[in-house]
Amino acid sequence: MAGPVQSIERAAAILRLLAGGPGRLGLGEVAASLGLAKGTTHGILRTLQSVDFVEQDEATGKYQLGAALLHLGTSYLDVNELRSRSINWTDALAARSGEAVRLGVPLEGKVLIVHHVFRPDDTFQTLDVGSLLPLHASALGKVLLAYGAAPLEPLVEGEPEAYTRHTIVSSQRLNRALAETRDAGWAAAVQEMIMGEADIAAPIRGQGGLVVGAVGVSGPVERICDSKGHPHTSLVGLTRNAARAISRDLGAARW
Amino acid sequence: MAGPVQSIERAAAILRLLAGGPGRLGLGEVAASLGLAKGTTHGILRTLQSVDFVEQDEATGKYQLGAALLHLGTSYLDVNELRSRSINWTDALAARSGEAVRLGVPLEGKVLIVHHVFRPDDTFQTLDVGSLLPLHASALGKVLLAYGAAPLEPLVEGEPEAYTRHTIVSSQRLNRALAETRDAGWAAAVQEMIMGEADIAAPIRGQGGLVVGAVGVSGPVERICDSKGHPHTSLVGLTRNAARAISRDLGAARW
DNA sequence: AATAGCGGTCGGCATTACCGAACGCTTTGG
DNA sequence: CCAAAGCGTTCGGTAATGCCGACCGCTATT
Repeated sequence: MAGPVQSIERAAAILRLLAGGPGRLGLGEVAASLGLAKGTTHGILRTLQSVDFVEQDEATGKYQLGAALLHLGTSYLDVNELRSRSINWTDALAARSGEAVRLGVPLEGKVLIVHHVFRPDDTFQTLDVGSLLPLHASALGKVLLAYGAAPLEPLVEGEPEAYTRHTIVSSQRLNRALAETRDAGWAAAVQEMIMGEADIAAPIRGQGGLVVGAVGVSGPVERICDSKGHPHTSLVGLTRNAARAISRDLGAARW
Repeated sequence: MAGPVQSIERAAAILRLLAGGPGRLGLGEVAASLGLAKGTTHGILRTLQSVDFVEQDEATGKYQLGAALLHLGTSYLDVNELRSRSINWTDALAARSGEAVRLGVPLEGKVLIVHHVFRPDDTFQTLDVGSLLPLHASALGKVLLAYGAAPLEPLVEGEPEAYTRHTIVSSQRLNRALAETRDAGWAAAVQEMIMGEADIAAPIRGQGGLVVGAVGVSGPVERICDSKGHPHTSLVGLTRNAARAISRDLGAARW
């Protein structure tokens, strides 16, 4: 097994860094963050600039992500089989549940939203496609963790971030929640990431039965949960049915 | 001027190839398309896979774009100053004109849509953000060409593609259209890309007065144009005003 | 059952990209 | 107003780096 190409790894690290940071970064900051020499970093950035993966602000000389990435990102959506197969089912789930539907896959210790159907009523909503959710504070993430689609280790080693007072931060409680998820076949997160918001999710399996993603509904806690703070069983049923339908479409015969 | 990093250039070429093709590509096809040895191509692909820029289909071994690109693409939108400064103006333009509004920047001999406001009525529309339009068959593209924001040479050398019978394919007629655009300060494309569709666009200038993008309205030809096939002057006025407002926001003092 | 085509691997060579110091330039502080 | 620190950028030497092409095992064809 030959080694990976370092310059590409470094280029990818730079792009991730630019995506993670708030906005533009200077050459020095990039070099320092990755522990590289300024000259090396400059060469990589110049190359990335020549292929439109990064842009440089004329005035300040700082670097930011480039336009070519936007086209690559939407091209990814076009070829993503999980997304294309699920569109019919997610539309139906949104219509029947009356809630927003989101589809997530694991990426770099987070949940990447690859599809988002707005809640049928016409309230203002922002498109979540392309955003990253935390694994431990979302129903989508818990499902991916529970079924091994996303690695658990990084979370139990470093203390996970507490977004609200309901966020699960102890690895003991997290493990219990994941066991319950495996037991029940679905997960919920009630005000664990944003106060007032809740979501329910169920696993999607591909060929061979491996969990490759998760689908779920999300919305204000008073719509998702009953008076005791438990998710409505009807929403849970609709979500699980949608997840099973998508799995079947993907070729997961029984499950 | 030191040379750019070849492995990164090649990696970018592979990603562009995967984005351009219909879907998955095999290792051999990629290697042949780029004129590289299979071993070299495999090394790059393996590296891109390790950073989630490409994924490999377990069953067939073919490669496709990876999930990380989606997040990078949306992160680009978040930091794009042209887009963020124009949002208020494009919303207003859509509301006043009653038509869909799109914002484009040049990318690789095409127009990349970086923002899209749906037509206010609730007809079904697909989000164009991230798509590429041809320079010579869209109003957005003609504006970018006319003001030097996109290079003209590749188009006049190779015969441009004819999408409909109204598409401008002769470089003579294209040059005349661009001269008229510069003269008038706006451009239109009526059924030049898709029969029944038309759009109007005007240039957006950044600091220093250079054209950095274009904004325009688009829709069915019977809504955009009058009975003689000319764009409604009211829509032209609204579009040019919006473009001027965005330019001012970007720091283009007078123009 | 034979074979052509696929993705993947491995070793040797030389090209490759890395590093660190030096250069203008702008911006900050005195 | 000048000094000086910080920025992005350039440049040459070096050895480590990734490239190449032949080889392997497998699948799917004929």
